[in-house]
Amino acid sequence: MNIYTDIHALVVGALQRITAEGGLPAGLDLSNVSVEPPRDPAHGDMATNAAMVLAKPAGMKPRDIADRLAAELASDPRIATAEVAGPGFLNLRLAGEVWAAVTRAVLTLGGDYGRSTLGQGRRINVEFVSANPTGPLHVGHTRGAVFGDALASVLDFAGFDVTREYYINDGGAQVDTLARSVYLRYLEAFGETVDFPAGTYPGDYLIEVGEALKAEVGDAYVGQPEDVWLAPVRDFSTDRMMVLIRADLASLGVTMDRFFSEKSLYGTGRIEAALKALDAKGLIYQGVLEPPKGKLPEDWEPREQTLFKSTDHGDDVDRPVKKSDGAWTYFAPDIAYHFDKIERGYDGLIDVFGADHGGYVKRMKAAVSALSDGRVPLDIKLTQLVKLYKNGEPFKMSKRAGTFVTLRDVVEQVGPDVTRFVMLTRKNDAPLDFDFDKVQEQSKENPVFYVQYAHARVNSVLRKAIEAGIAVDDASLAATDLSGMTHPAEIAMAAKLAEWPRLIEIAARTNEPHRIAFYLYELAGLLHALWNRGNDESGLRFLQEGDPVTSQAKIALARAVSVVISAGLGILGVTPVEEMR
RNA sequence: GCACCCAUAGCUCAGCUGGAUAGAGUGUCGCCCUCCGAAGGCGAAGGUCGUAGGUUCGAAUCCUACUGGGUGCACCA
Repeated sequence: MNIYTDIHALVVGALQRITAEGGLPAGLDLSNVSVEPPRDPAHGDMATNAAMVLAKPAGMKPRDIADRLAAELASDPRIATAEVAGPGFLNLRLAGEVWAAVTRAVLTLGGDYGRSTLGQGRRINVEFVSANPTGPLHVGHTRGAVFGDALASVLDFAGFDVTREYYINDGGAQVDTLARSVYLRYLEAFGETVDFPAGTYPGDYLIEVGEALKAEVGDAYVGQPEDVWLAPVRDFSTDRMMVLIRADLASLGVTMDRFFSEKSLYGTGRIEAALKALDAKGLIYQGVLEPPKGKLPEDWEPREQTLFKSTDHGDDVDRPVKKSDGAWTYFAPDIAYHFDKIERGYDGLIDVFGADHGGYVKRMKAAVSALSDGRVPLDIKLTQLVKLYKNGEPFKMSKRAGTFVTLRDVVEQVGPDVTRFVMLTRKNDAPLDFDFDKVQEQSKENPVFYVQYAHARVNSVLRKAIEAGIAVDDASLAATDLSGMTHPAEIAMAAKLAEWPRLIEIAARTNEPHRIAFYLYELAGLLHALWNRGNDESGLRFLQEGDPVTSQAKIALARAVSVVISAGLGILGVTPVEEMR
C-alpha cells in the first residue's frame, strides 16, 4: 500500500474524467502531475500541482482547473477537503480513515510494508569495495562497503533483482609487490633478517602469511630466483588476502554474491574480445595523445599507443588501452570486466568508487555506453572521505606510525550496527566525520541511539501491555478500532508512516540509501515527541490505565512505527535493539 | 590549465523527477522536569541557500559565467 500512488491515481483519473466531459482539452500530458506531502502541515496532508502544470498547455487559468478538480475529487471518500491555495495548488486533507488504513497496512504487511514494484524485477549489478587484495580493508573501504550494501538492499526492497559484486584487482603489478613482500616475510620466518625496500608492503599483517607459506611449502623457495616463486607466492598471497577481506566484510555483515577476478580476464581472450567489440564500432585506433595542459609530466614524450575513442561517448580525451610496450593498461581489463557484466544481461550497472577515483567516471561510462550501444545505464557513486575523530580531536592515520585504522578496528570498537548507521548519516558525496566517542553517545544528537531508542521504547510499551493482559500481537492490533486516532501528533506519525513507501522509491531512484537513515531519524523524532506529550497529557500515553481498548489503538500506532523502524534498519543492515542497556 | 564533487542558520548537515513562509541537530536565550524509560521537555531568536545572470507560472534544486574548498589528471592498479 502506497497512499501517494493511490491518490496520484485518483487525481489522474479525475483529470481524465474531466477531459472526457470536455472540461479540459484532450491529449494533455499528465506525466508532470505530482502528489506530494506539503512542507507546511497547515497546507493539508497532500498537495497536487495539477492545475499549475496543465494551465499553460490547456490554455486555462490554474484556478479554474483547480476548482473543477477539487469538485471531482471531493466525491471520493478518502478526500476530506480539497482547497485551492497559493498559485494554484490543490491542497488535500485526507479522511481519518486513511490514516487508520495506513496503520493497519503496516501491521498486516509487517516488514514488507513499503516494498515496491518500481524495479519490476529488472536486474541491477552493484559493484562495490573492490579493494586491491593487498591488505586488510580500512575505513575508506568501510564506507564504500556499507554504502554499496545498503544501496543494494534498497534496490532489492524496491523490486530490483540485485547482484552484489566485488572486483578483485589481482591482475596487476600491485599483487606482484604483495608477493615480494610476502616472500620477505617468508624468509623472515626462517630466521633471516630482512628489510623492506620502498615499494613493498611492510605491514605486520603479512607476517602470518609468510609463516603460512613456510608451513605450506617448507624451504622450497629459499634462495630461489624470483621467476621460480613469484607466480605461486602471488596466488597464495592473494588467496590469503581475499580470505582476510571476506572476513572483514563478514564482520560488517556484508556478503557478496560474486567475486570477479581480474586475472581471469587475462589469457582467456576476454580482454581481446572486449576491445574487438569496440574496434568493430570503429572506436579503437593507433594514435598519439596531446600532452596535458598545465604542468607537464617530466618524462613526457609523445608515444604512439592503442587508444579507445572515448570522446565519442562523452569523455574529455581518448584513453590508452595498451602501453607503448604492447601490454594492456589497467583500463583494458576494466573495459573487459564491464563488457562481461553487460553480456551477463544486466539492465543496469552501478559502480561504487572512492572519491579519489572520480577521474575514471567518464571513461567507464564511455566504455559501457559504447559496448552496450547506450542500452545499459551505468551509475557511478563516489563515496567521500571519512575523517576520524576521537574525543573531538582529529585522529590521523599513518601506516608508519601504526595508527592505520582498519575496518576491523572500527567494528571491534563500536560494533557493526553503529558503524553502518553512522556511515549512512551523510550523503555519499559529502565528507563524513566519524568520532569514535560521539557515535557511542546516548543522546539526541546521535542518530543511531535516537532511532534505536525509539524502537526500544515501543518494545517497552509492548512488554508493559502484555503484563497488563492486553493483546498486542500484530494481528490483534491490526483488527482494533482506530477511529479514536485523531490527535494531530498521532496523525502526523501515521502520515509519516504513509511516506515510507514513497521514500523507498525516491531512495531507489536516486541510489541514495542515506535518505532512509534520515527518514528513520525523523520518524523516531515523532515517536519521541508523542511520548513526551504523553508526559503532560495522560490521554496521549500509549498505555491507558484500565482501558485496554483505547490502549490497543494507541499501541497499534506505536507498534506500526517500530515495524517501519525495524524494516528500515534492516535495509541499512542494522539490527534493531529490543532494549537499551 | 582541464575534468569531476562540494558551497544552505554561529557550527555539523538534510532538503523529494523544479513547488507555497527553506528544515533538523548542536550552540545561544527564556521557561519547565514528583508523571508509560527526563541517557531531558516546551518555546524564541538566528538565512541576500557562495556571487552575478538566464530558463520557468514558480529555482536551494535546471543552464551559463565567476569566487572559494576538495579530488583526480598520458604507458602507475
